Amino acid sequence: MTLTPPGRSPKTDQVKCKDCPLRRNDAFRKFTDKELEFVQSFKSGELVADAGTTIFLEGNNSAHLYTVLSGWVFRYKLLHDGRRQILNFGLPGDFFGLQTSIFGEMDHSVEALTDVVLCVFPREKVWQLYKNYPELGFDLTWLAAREQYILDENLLSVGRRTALERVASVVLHVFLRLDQLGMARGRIIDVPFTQQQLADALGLSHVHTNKTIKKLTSRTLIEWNPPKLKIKDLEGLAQAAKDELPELPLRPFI
Amino acid sequence: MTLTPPGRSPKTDQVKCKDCPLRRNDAFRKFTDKELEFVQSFKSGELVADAGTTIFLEGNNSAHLYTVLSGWVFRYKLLHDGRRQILNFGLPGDFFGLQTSIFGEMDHSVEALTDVVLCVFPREKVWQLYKNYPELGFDLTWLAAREQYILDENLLSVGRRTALERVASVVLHVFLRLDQLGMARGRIIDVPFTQQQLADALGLSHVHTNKTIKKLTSRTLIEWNPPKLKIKDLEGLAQAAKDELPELPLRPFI
DNA sequence: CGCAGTTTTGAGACTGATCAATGCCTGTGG
DNA sequence: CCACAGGCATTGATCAGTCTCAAAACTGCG
Repeated sequence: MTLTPPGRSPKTDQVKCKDCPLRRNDAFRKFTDKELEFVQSFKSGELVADAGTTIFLEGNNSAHLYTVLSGWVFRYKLLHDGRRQILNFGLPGDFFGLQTSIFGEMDHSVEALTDVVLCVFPREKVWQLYKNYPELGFDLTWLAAREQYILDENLLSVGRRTALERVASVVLHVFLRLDQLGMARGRIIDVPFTQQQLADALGLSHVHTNKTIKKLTSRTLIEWNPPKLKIKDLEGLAQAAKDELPELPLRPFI
Repeated sequence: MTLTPPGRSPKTDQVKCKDCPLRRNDAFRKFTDKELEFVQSFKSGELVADAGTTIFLEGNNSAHLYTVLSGWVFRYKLLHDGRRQILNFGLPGDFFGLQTSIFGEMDHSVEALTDVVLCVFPREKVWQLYKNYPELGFDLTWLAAREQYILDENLLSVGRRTALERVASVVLHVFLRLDQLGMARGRIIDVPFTQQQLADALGLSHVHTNKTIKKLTSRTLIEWNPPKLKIKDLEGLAQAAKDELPELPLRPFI
């Protein structure tokens, strides 16, 4: 984990919020200049981390909040004997780390799934945000509600869907999220996770996950040649997932 | 579902926020008079509902936010063929309905588990709350983060715990939440849900849930004579759940 | 007393887990 | 340029936890 990787001088190379490439994405709501200025002052730096790096661990009290600028992270929880449940994946524009600033201690861990760049916000300033920029405070709640929506969906999957439905469901949702970010090339996306990691997100064993992927492939719903994943039949996939195609709303990001 | 049940005149009998019995509970943070005054003006009324009543349904846009004053509710999602996953239980002081005010449409349903009284807040006023009472805006985010914490825990259970661990885990957490509210009499609590409902929260069949409860009973960890549940060995229960006994933090409520 | 909704029990079926190999790809060093 | 190591993916065989089906026993209530 390095703050300034070789070939990247500290500070100078950091993305200015007003120039943030994510802002250009239609998926995000437009900010006023004043808001942008504040977010810029809120941002204390960037964290550049290699794939596999632990961003923070359950039980620790990370003093920061993070927005994913590029790359993927994932949130997870462990049982003492090593069983792992991946709670959600974090993509560009996603926000995490709220619980520390609220409970003083993390109740889950976060790891970089790919090489990532994260915007870092110090938690001491969160209060200023609420006080001086109620719109942004509202956005924070918005993001928390969105995370809740995703967790609700995951809980439904893991609790009540069969293996086939589950795999179809995540693949579908991951595709839709990437598509909204403009990170899909037509029906093709890059999925950086291993089957083991997918299994941990689904509450399945990696062996059975593999066999289930094969089944989806043989039904010509998807084609998966790591890391490329092609959706061959979006509607069929949704049906296999026992899911509808949801509308993704315009969202804020900090 | 009635707004004013027989024997209770409209308005006059409603609980004044400053006299709210929940406020007396040490589990909640103290509010200033000004905050109390705002919350009072925010509150548009009370909803009294019988057990089994649907408070709102997925897909609808309920225009309101709710705080549970007394009784239990539960949030759930359905698959088209009727499979149901209960996402969380709502106890006195718990808050729900945020997603509508944020996404304009509910992505889950809520039902009264027991007879309940709910405080109703109109969503048009949420913005005022953020603008004029940033502390309360922060509290709203706090509550969202707390819900997320519970969902994370549930997802870990449903995804990675065995049936025995799962049952032990919810029983434990429900006990702790009730205890914090002062609703436990020593190690005895009233649990209003049926085994079917518990099963739907755990992602298990009701038959297997029943057999698992028996197993916990035979290990003298609990004693369950609906609706009374006695925790006979709190530490042993936590061990069976592969869980630690968490500290529940002081919390706000709206 | 009888009904309706729960809880409880038993038996058999099946989904998904575990165990164990084998194959495959990529990067590394000789 | 080839050999090898370390991750991953893949496959087959067996096992076990949980589900489904079905029926009986309870409980609270009208």
